[in-house]
Amino acid sequence: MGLAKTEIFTESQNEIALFAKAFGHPARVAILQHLFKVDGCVCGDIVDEIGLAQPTISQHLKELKHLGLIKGNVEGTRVCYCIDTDNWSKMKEIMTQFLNQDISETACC
Amino acid sequence: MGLAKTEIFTESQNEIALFAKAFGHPARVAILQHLFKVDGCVCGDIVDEIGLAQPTISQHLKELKHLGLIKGNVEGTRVCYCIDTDNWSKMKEIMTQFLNQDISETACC
DNA sequence: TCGTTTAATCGCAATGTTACGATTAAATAT
DNA sequence: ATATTTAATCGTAACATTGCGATTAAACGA
Repeated sequence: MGLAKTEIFTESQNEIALFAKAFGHPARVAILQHLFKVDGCVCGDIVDEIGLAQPTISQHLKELKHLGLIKGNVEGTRVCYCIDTDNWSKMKEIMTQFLNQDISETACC
Repeated sequence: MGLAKTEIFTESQNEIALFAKAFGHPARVAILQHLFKVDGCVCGDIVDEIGLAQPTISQHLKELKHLGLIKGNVEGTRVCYCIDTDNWSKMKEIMTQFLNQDISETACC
């Protein structure tokens, strides 16, 4: 049918999937890396930085904002975006825990 | 147009996005968690473990295998799956580095 | 050999994602 | 007030993902 059956999975599994989805597009990866690199807030020049049209970038920013990974402040005619460090930390904790699962011995049969 | 413009992003950005995509569905998260939990190889009972139809699980396994995160060994009429620990470690390194970007001070404007 | 078991593949319907031109909205500048 | 700048939203086309019934393929057992 095309829609993920989220109801049969745990809260945690769905949360991991949602965060992962946010990183599942190179444009969003690039936007986040840019926000980190600038080390503060970026006012307006994100469209020039990434090579996509303005509405496209706006859509990606909306998704990241909706997930709480970035914040946007209106500054005159521009909007300044930055990483939401609190939420980023929480997300990092969840994802790191998932990635750090480990195996004692993995001799596949 | 509906297809990601991978050509305008770096190799690294695309790689992060590809791995993240793999975790972008709760079924694949659940499959991986199960393989870790069992701590070895799982022969056949993945479909019973997750609540999805056999062709659907097979498709998810195919994606994970294609990315190199799991291995599958034919064992009679069954197929045994397990985590590919070498590739998992490499992926973990890449994803951890992305998640661990940090900011000195993040007073948003 | 023939049925049984198990997983992969095919085909398709429903839904989601990506991208962007056109437009709108909001703040500023003249 | 009007023009300008900048970002959000709308609408839509192209493509991708998800899910599963039906079928096929491969190995095993009787």
